[in-house]
Amino acid sequence: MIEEEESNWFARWEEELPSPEELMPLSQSLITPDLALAFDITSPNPNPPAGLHHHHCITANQHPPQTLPPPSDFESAEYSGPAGTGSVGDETARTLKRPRLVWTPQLHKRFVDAVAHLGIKNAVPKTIMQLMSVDGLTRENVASHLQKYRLYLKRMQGLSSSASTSPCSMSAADAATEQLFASNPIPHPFLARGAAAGPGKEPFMQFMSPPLLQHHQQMAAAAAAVAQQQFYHQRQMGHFGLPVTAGGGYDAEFHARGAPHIGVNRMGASGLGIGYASPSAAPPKSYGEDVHSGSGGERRVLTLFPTSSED
DNA sequence: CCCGTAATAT
DNA sequence: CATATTACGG
Repeated sequence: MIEEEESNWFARWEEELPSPEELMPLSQSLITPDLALAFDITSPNPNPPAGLHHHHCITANQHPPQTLPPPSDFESAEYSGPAGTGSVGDETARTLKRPRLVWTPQLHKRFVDAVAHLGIKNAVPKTIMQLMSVDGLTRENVASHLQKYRLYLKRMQGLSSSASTSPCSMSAADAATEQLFASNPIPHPFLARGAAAGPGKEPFMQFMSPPLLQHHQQMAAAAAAVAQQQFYHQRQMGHFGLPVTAGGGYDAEFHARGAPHIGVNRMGASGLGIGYASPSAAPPKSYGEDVHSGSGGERRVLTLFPTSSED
Protein backbone atom coordinates (compact mmCIF):
# COMPACT_ATOMS: atom_id res chain seq x y z
CA MET A 1 0.00 0.00 0.00
CA ILE A 2 2.97 2.13 0.36
CA GLU A 3 3.54 2.09 -3.32
CA GLU A 4 0.26 3.74 -4.00
CA GLU A 5 0.94 6.56 -1.65
CA GLU A 6 4.37 7.02 -2.98
CA SER A 7 3.29 7.35 -6.54
CA ASN A 8 0.64 9.69 -5.34
CA TRP A 9 2.86 12.33 -3.84
CA PHE A 10 5.30 11.90 -6.59
CA ALA A 11 2.65 12.68 -9.12
CA ARG A 12 1.61 15.78 -7.25
CA TRP A 13 5.17 16.79 -6.82
CA GLU A 14 5.73 16.57 -10.51
CA GLU A 15 2.69 18.62 -11.28
CA GLU A 16 3.64 21.36 -8.91
CA LEU A 17 7.07 21.71 -10.32
CA PRO A 18 7.63 25.27 -11.34
CA SER A 19 9.61 26.16 -14.34
CA PRO A 20 13.15 27.32 -13.89
CA GLU A 21 12.22 30.78 -14.95
CA GLU A 22 9.78 31.03 -12.15
CA LEU A 23 12.34 29.97 -9.69
CA MET A 24 14.84 32.59 -10.55
CA PRO A 25 12.97 35.60 -9.32
CA LEU A 26 11.91 33.66 -6.32
CA SER A 27 15.41 33.09 -5.14
CA GLN A 28 15.97 36.76 -5.30
CA SER A 29 13.10 37.65 -3.11
CA LEU A 30 14.47 35.35 -0.51
CA ILE A 31 17.44 37.57 -0.07
CA THR A 32 17.28 39.96 2.74
CA PRO A 33 17.08 43.47 1.41
CA ASP A 34 19.95 44.47 3.56
CA LEU A 35 22.09 41.75 2.32
CA ALA A 36 21.10 42.26 -1.21
CA LEU A 37 22.18 45.81 -0.83
CA ALA A 38 25.39 44.82 0.75
CA PHE A 39 26.14 42.52 -2.07
CA ASP A 40 25.11 45.04 -4.59
CA ILE A 41 22.76 42.66 -6.25
CA THR A 42 19.65 44.70 -6.19
CA SER A 43 19.43 44.42 -9.89
CA PRO A 44 16.91 41.91 -11.16
CA ASN A 45 19.74 40.10 -12.79
CA PRO A 46 21.53 38.22 -10.07
CA ASN A 47 24.18 36.35 -11.88
CA PRO A 48 24.38 33.97 -14.72
CA PRO A 49 23.89 30.37 -13.77
CA ALA A 50 26.90 29.54 -15.80
CA GLY A 51 29.22 31.76 -13.87
CA LEU A 52 30.23 30.21 -10.67
CA HIS A 53 32.52 32.93 -9.56
CA HIS A 54 30.94 34.05 -6.40
CA HIS A 55 31.39 37.29 -4.65
CA HIS A 56 34.76 38.12 -3.35
CA CYS A 57 35.06 41.59 -2.16
CA ILE A 58 31.95 43.35 -1.26
CA THR A 59 31.59 47.03 -1.41
CA ALA A 60 29.94 48.75 1.41
CA ASN A 61 26.88 50.84 1.13
CA GLN A 62 27.50 53.44 -1.43
CA HIS A 63 25.82 56.36 0.11
CA PRO A 64 23.83 56.37 3.23
CA PRO A 65 21.07 58.91 3.13
CA GLN A 66 22.01 60.00 6.55
CA THR A 67 24.90 62.02 7.64
CA LEU A 68 26.58 58.88 8.61
CA PRO A 69 29.58 58.10 6.53
CA PRO A 70 29.90 54.51 7.27
CA PRO A 71 31.15 52.67 4.36
CA SER A 72 32.32 50.26 6.88
CA ASP A 73 34.42 47.52 5.58
CA PHE A 74 32.16 44.74 4.87
CA GLU A 75 33.35 41.44 5.91
CA SER A 76 30.80 38.83 5.64
CA ALA A 77 30.67 35.49 4.15
CA GLU A 78 27.90 33.07 3.92
CA TYR A 79 28.23 30.01 5.94
CA SER A 80 28.92 27.08 3.84
CA GLY A 81 29.44 23.42 4.14
CA PRO A 82 33.07 22.45 4.26
CA ALA A 83 32.40 19.88 1.64
CA GLY A 84 33.48 21.21 -1.68
CA THR A 85 30.10 21.80 -3.10
CA GLY A 86 31.63 24.58 -5.06
CA SER A 87 28.50 26.39 -6.05
CA VAL A 88 28.36 28.26 -2.84
CA GLY A 89 27.99 31.58 -4.53
CA ASP A 90 24.76 30.53 -6.04
CA GLU A 91 23.59 28.91 -2.93
CA THR A 92 23.82 32.23 -1.27
CA ALA A 93 20.71 33.36 -2.97
CA ARG A 94 18.77 30.29 -2.18
CA THR A 95 19.70 29.53 1.34
CA LEU A 96 20.37 32.95 2.58
CA LYS A 97 19.26 33.14 6.11
CA ARG A 98 21.01 35.13 8.66
CA PRO A 99 21.86 33.22 11.71
CA ARG A 100 20.17 34.39 14.81
CA LEU A 101 21.86 37.37 16.23
CA VAL A 102 23.29 36.86 19.64
CA TRP A 103 23.07 39.86 21.84
CA THR A 104 26.22 39.64 23.79
CA PRO A 105 26.67 42.01 26.69
CA GLN A 106 29.11 44.00 24.66
CA LEU A 107 26.79 44.32 21.78
CA HIS A 108 24.00 45.21 24.09
CA LYS A 109 26.16 47.77 25.75
CA ARG A 110 26.68 49.44 22.45
CA PHE A 111 23.01 49.36 21.97
CA VAL A 112 22.37 50.96 25.29
CA ASP A 113 25.02 53.54 24.75
CA ALA A 114 23.55 54.42 21.44
CA VAL A 115 20.13 54.82 22.93
CA ALA A 116 21.49 56.80 25.80
CA HIS A 117 23.30 59.17 23.56
CA LEU A 118 20.51 59.57 21.15
CA GLY A 119 17.91 60.25 23.73
CA ILE A 120 14.63 58.51 23.87
CA LYS A 121 13.18 60.60 21.19
CA ASN A 122 15.67 59.89 18.55
CA ALA A 123 16.26 56.42 19.64
CA VAL A 124 14.43 54.67 16.93
CA PRO A 125 15.62 51.50 15.35
CA LYS A 126 17.10 53.03 12.28
CA THR A 127 18.99 55.69 14.12
CA ILE A 128 20.22 53.33 16.72
CA MET A 129 21.37 50.94 14.12
CA GLN A 130 23.29 53.65 12.38
CA LEU A 131 24.88 54.97 15.47
CA MET A 132 25.92 51.58 16.57
CA SER A 133 27.60 51.04 13.30
CA VAL A 134 27.83 47.41 13.89
CA ASP A 135 28.32 45.73 10.68
CA GLY A 136 25.62 43.34 9.80
CA LEU A 137 23.18 44.69 12.25
CA THR A 138 19.83 45.15 10.68
CA ARG A 139 17.05 47.47 11.59
CA GLU A 140 14.94 44.52 12.44
CA ASN A 141 17.53 43.25 14.84
CA VAL A 142 17.54 46.50 16.65
CA ALA A 143 13.81 46.91 16.54
CA SER A 144 13.26 43.56 18.05
CA HIS A 145 15.78 44.17 20.74
CA LEU A 146 14.53 47.63 21.39
CA GLN A 147 11.10 46.30 21.92
CA LYS A 148 12.27 44.00 24.60
CA TYR A 149 14.46 46.65 26.09
CA ARG A 150 11.62 49.08 26.45
CA LEU A 151 9.54 46.52 28.18
CA TYR A 152 12.39 45.98 30.54
CA LEU A 153 12.65 49.65 31.32
CA LYS A 154 8.97 49.91 31.94
CA ARG A 155 9.08 47.05 34.28
CA MET A 156 11.81 48.68 36.24
CA GLN A 157 9.98 51.89 36.66
CA GLY A 158 6.78 50.35 37.75
CA LEU A 159 8.64 48.19 40.17
CA SER A 160 10.38 50.87 42.14
CA SER A 161 10.47 49.65 45.71
CA SER A 162 7.29 47.75 45.71
CA ALA A 163 7.62 44.75 47.88
CA SER A 164 10.99 43.29 48.38
CA THR A 165 14.20 44.02 46.65
CA SER A 166 15.08 40.42 46.60
CA PRO A 167 15.56 38.80 43.27
CA CYS A 168 13.19 36.10 44.29
CA SER A 169 10.24 38.28 43.60
CA MET A 170 10.85 38.17 39.93
CA SER A 171 9.03 35.87 37.69
CA ALA A 172 11.04 33.56 35.57
CA ALA A 173 10.17 35.44 32.48
CA ASP A 174 11.39 38.64 33.97
CA ALA A 175 14.53 37.12 35.29
CA ALA A 176 15.55 36.12 31.86
CA THR A 177 15.23 39.61 30.56
CA GLU A 178 16.89 41.05 33.57
CA GLN A 179 19.91 38.99 32.95
CA LEU A 180 20.86 40.48 29.69
CA PHE A 181 19.87 43.98 30.52
CA ALA A 182 21.28 43.94 33.98
CA SER A 183 24.51 42.36 33.00
CA ASN A 184 25.93 45.51 31.68
CA PRO A 185 26.74 48.89 33.07
CA ILE A 186 23.37 50.38 32.65
CA PRO A 187 23.62 54.04 32.03
CA HIS A 188 20.02 54.30 32.79
CA PRO A 189 19.89 57.99 33.25
CA PHE A 190 17.46 58.23 30.45
CA LEU A 191 14.04 56.90 30.95
CA ALA A 192 11.65 59.64 31.47
CA ARG A 193 11.73 62.05 28.61
CA GLY A 194 13.12 62.39 25.23
CA ALA A 195 15.42 65.10 24.24
CA ALA A 196 14.97 68.15 22.24
CA ALA A 197 16.38 67.77 18.83
CA GLY A 198 15.70 70.78 16.83
CA PRO A 199 16.66 71.38 13.27
CA GLY A 200 20.36 71.70 12.96
CA LYS A 201 20.93 70.13 16.27
CA GLU A 202 23.14 67.20 16.64
CA PRO A 203 21.33 64.13 17.71
CA PHE A 204 23.41 63.40 20.73
CA MET A 205 24.12 65.57 23.64
CA GLN A 206 21.67 65.20 26.39
CA PHE A 207 21.72 63.29 29.56
CA MET A 208 18.91 63.37 31.98
CA SER A 209 18.83 62.57 35.57
CA PRO A 210 15.57 61.16 36.65
CA PRO A 211 15.46 60.36 40.32
CA LEU A 212 14.56 56.78 40.05
CA LEU A 213 16.44 53.59 39.59
CA GLN A 214 19.10 53.28 42.17
CA HIS A 215 18.72 50.20 44.23
CA HIS A 216 17.85 48.34 41.17
CA GLN A 217 21.37 48.55 40.11
CA GLN A 218 22.27 46.72 43.23
CA MET A 219 19.95 43.97 42.47
CA ALA A 220 21.11 44.11 38.94
CA ALA A 221 24.69 43.85 40.01
CA ALA A 222 23.94 40.74 41.91
CA ALA A 223 22.14 39.27 39.02
CA ALA A 224 24.91 40.36 36.73
CA ALA A 225 27.38 38.13 38.44
CA VAL A 226 25.21 35.18 37.86
CA ALA A 227 24.36 36.42 34.47
CA GLN A 228 27.87 36.38 33.21
CA GLN A 229 27.99 32.73 33.87
CA GLN A 230 24.62 31.70 32.72
CA PHE A 231 24.87 33.88 29.77
CA TYR A 232 26.33 31.76 27.13
CA HIS A 233 25.54 28.40 28.41
CA GLN A 234 21.98 28.97 29.32
CA ARG A 235 20.47 26.30 31.30
CA GLN A 236 21.37 24.03 28.52
CA MET A 237 23.98 22.26 30.53
CA GLY A 238 21.50 20.12 32.31
CA HIS A 239 23.91 18.44 34.62
CA PHE A 240 26.28 20.44 36.64
CA GLY A 241 29.72 19.99 35.35
CA LEU A 242 32.26 22.40 34.27
CA PRO A 243 30.80 24.81 31.84
CA VAL A 244 32.61 23.71 28.79
CA THR A 245 33.64 27.16 27.75
CA ALA A 246 33.54 25.78 24.30
CA GLY A 247 36.49 24.97 22.15
CA GLY A 248 36.32 28.37 20.65
CA GLY A 249 35.15 30.48 23.51
CA TYR A 250 34.24 33.82 22.24
CA ASP A 251 34.43 36.11 25.15
CA ALA A 252 38.01 35.19 25.45
CA GLU A 253 39.17 36.99 22.41
CA PHE A 254 37.97 40.22 21.08
CA HIS A 255 39.44 42.12 18.29
CA ALA A 256 39.04 45.65 19.25
CA ARG A 257 40.27 47.56 16.30
CA GLY A 258 40.94 51.19 15.97
CA ALA A 259 37.36 52.11 16.43
CA PRO A 260 36.77 54.47 19.28
CA HIS A 261 33.80 54.26 21.48
CA ILE A 262 30.58 55.42 20.10
CA GLY A 263 29.41 58.83 20.80
CA VAL A 264 31.38 60.03 17.91
CA ASN A 265 29.27 59.46 14.98
CA ARG A 266 32.14 59.48 12.59
CA MET A 267 33.35 56.14 13.54
CA GLY A 268 33.69 53.66 10.83
CA ALA A 269 32.97 50.30 12.14
CA SER A 270 35.90 48.99 10.32
CA GLY A 271 36.95 45.70 11.60
CA LEU A 272 33.69 45.00 13.21
CA GLY A 273 33.09 41.45 13.04
CA ILE A 274 30.03 40.08 11.72
CA GLY A 275 30.21 37.03 10.00
CA TYR A 276 28.98 33.85 8.92
CA ALA A 277 31.45 31.17 8.57
CA SER A 278 33.99 32.18 6.11
CA PRO A 279 35.00 29.15 4.20
CA SER A 280 38.17 30.58 2.92
CA ALA A 281 40.42 32.74 4.91
CA ALA A 282 39.02 35.27 7.18
CA PRO A 283 42.11 36.95 8.48
CA PRO A 284 40.82 38.29 11.72
CA LYS A 285 38.36 36.00 13.22
CA SER A 286 36.44 38.74 14.82
CA TYR A 287 33.12 37.16 14.67
CA GLY A 288 31.88 34.14 16.34
CA GLU A 289 29.88 31.41 14.93
CA ASP A 290 28.33 29.11 17.34
CA VAL A 291 26.86 25.89 16.40
CA HIS A 292 24.42 24.24 18.60
CA SER A 293 23.74 20.77 17.55
CA GLY A 294 20.76 19.10 18.92
CA SER A 295 18.95 16.07 17.78
CA GLY A 296 19.35 16.31 14.10
CA GLY A 297 19.22 20.04 14.16
CA GLU A 298 21.98 22.52 13.92
CA ARG A 299 21.52 26.06 14.72
CA ARG A 300 23.96 28.71 13.75
CA VAL A 301 24.10 31.94 15.51
CA LEU A 302 25.72 35.11 14.59
CA THR A 303 27.86 36.70 17.17
CA LEU A 304 28.76 40.02 15.86
CA PHE A 305 30.25 42.44 18.19
CA PRO A 306 31.00 46.03 18.72
CA THR A 307 34.12 47.96 18.65
CA SER A 308 35.70 49.18 21.77
CA SER A 309 35.89 46.82 24.61
CA GLU A 310 35.84 49.44 27.22
CA ASP A 311 33.80 48.69 30.19
C1' DC B 1 7.65 54.90 4.70
C1' DC B 2 8.90 54.07 9.42
C1' DC B 3 7.77 53.15 14.11
C1' DG B 4 5.49 50.70 18.14
C1' DT B 5 3.10 47.03 19.77
C1' DA B 6 1.32 42.47 20.23
C1' DA B 7 0.94 37.97 18.61
C1' DT B 8 3.14 34.26 16.61
C1' DA B 9 6.83 31.47 14.70
C1' DT B 10 11.43 29.29 14.78
C1' DC C 1 14.16 30.05 25.50
C1' DA C 2 15.91 34.11 22.77
C1' DT C 3 15.17 36.18 18.54
C1' DA C 4 12.67 36.70 14.21
C1' DT C 5 8.81 37.53 11.75
C1' DT C 6 4.34 39.10 10.90
C1' DA C 7 0.21 42.03 11.30
C1' DC C 8 -1.79 46.17 12.04
C1' DG C 9 -2.70 50.88 13.74
C1' DG C 10 -0.56 55.41 13.95
